[in-house]
Amino acid sequence: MKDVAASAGVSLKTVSRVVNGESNVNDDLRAAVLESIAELGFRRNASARDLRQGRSGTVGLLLEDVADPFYSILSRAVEEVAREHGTMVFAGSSAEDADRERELALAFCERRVDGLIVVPAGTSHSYLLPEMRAGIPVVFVDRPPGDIEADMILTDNRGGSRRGVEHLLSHGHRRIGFIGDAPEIYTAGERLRGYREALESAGVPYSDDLVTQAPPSPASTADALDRLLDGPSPATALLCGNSRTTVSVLRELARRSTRLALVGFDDVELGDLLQPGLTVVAQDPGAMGAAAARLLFQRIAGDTAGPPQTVTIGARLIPRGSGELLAP
Amino acid sequence: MKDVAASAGVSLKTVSRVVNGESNVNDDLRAAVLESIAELGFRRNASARDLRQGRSGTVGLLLEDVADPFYSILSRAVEEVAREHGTMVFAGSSAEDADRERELALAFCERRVDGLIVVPAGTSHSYLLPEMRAGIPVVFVDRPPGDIEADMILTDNRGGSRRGVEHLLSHGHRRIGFIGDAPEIYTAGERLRGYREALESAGVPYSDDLVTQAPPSPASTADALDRLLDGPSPATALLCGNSRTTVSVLRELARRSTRLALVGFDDVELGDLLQPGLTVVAQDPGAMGAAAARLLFQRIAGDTAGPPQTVTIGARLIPRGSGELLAP
DNA sequence: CCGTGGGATGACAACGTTGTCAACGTGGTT
DNA sequence: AACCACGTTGACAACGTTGTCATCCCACGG
Repeated sequence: MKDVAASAGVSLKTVSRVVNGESNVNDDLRAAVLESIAELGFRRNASARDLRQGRSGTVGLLLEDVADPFYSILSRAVEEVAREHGTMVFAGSSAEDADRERELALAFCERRVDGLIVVPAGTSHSYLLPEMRAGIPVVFVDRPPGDIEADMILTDNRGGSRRGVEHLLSHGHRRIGFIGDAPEIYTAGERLRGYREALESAGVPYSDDLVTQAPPSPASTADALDRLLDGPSPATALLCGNSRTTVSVLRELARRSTRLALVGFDDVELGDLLQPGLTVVAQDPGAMGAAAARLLFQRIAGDTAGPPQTVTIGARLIPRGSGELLAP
Repeated sequence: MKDVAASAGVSLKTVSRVVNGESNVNDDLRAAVLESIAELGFRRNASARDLRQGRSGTVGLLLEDVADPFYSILSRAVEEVAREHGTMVFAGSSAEDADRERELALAFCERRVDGLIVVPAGTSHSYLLPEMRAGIPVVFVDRPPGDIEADMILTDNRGGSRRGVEHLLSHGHRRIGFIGDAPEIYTAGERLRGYREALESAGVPYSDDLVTQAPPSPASTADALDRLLDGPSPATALLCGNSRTTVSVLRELARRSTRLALVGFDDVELGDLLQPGLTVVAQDPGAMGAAAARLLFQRIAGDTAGPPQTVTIGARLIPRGSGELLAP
């Protein structure tokens, strides 16, 4: 910038004004400055600007895994909203590891992000309190934070799960299994709760025998299916608590050439092309990302008065065939 | 940092040394400084550090769409390599729009990223020349840049396509269709070339009637299928030039309840669960991202002597059923 | 005893930008 | 003619950090 000023024969400050599009600059000078800028290939240094202004035009996005379709769609939605605000996005994958989450979050803070969107991996987030007090707004998505109060964007997991089970009940099923993630995970708990509620409302007794709670893996899913199907009175329908489990179940069912009424939680690409089509309770990751980003920018803009907000986004049942198989 | 220094009764510089883990600091002082840091909740300001050091510990990643599985896997691979180098990743989606690509790339440069990984959307990239001369290394992925020479990581599109067609030929097919993306797109051209080569090598005449080149959309794909299947001597097999087309074709075939030997370019989640399983020529986006990031960090580390490199990554044929249907 | 070397510590400048404020010139008003 | 208002321009400091260099102290060897 110094060089541009010298080349255009004006002061540093005038170049700064031109670069920032301020209006009160003589047209001739502006033209001269712009010419020098083009000639020298000048580009403003954002570090210096950030340092001076105290904000960075940057937000941090902390996910479990950028490569997971659910999060990558969420991520894109955040990016779009950020773009509207002239802001860039740092994205990082916590890989479901609390230490890594913390490390990334603090690295983002060190970069003085204007705000943080976090899909919590760990169970404690009080480490963010100093940063929040220092003025970095944080919005949590998908799961509530561990031990602090903050803005959240959640899916209506309980309602969605309940709707899925009601759907199966309405097709005559009474022995409905549930295979969900480990009970520590918030969404897994909520989905199980929805499952129980639906059964209770229908007067169908709940049975532990029909429920598995474990981190999803092909092996554990196969075991769970064994338990569900190989007993004296096997399950006739199944609600899968997440998409990884759904996929494992589909593979396992294909291997056994067994049919089972099936509703998956989370949509899956090509679900409509399977035979039968896969009925799912679909979350809306795009809506979640957009809502999180909107709330975050609202906070960044200074709307920090109110108490923490919780926004709940509905989950939609999409019937495609597998959930409509009738009970024998 | 000033506050920490005051609180610990040492100079600014000593705090800086402690924060940066330099060894030549008295243990007592170090302890005092660390205590003050914890007490005050101090966090180093990366903007100031970047400004002073002239590097940012940041790279920019410019993709077509973060939400696309191909790119999101690539993105995650880049993130992992960057992490090994203590570097954060800015990711941006160009949405296949050259202006937006340019805008994002220059915004990254303004942030003084240490390097740039670009999946080219536009056809001209000379706008990056000043930045590259200014010392920002750039690696292109998936497609070559428009009008400059630079490092590239490419898939062996031609070879992969060729292998796919050879696979269909070996199952007795002679009327093999090809539906690919618009010919301006580099990968589309290469894949068509591979298709032609395979036919030529087998002595099967090439016919324009069997080839469609257009941006993928359900409508254009349906049209293309009409042309392929409704003539006097219909195609018995098909190579799809990209996954969006593959999915459209699958939907269309399901609607018509037609069977056709099918090989798709690019893997598709759940391809193994379809009936028949979907045979594909799979790229390896993870390997591409990792290779791009490795090359980039090599350049960042100063290995800037040699000429631009091109790394080609193989594409693997994965038979799952749809490509093994025999010709009638 | 002095001199020398080396490790610890701090003072200071510099990175590139922008906010503040003062200076300047112009044109209009009293 | 004197004055004021206002728009344009520039000098300068400051943002928070780190590299450079000087200083200080201690231990050790001559």
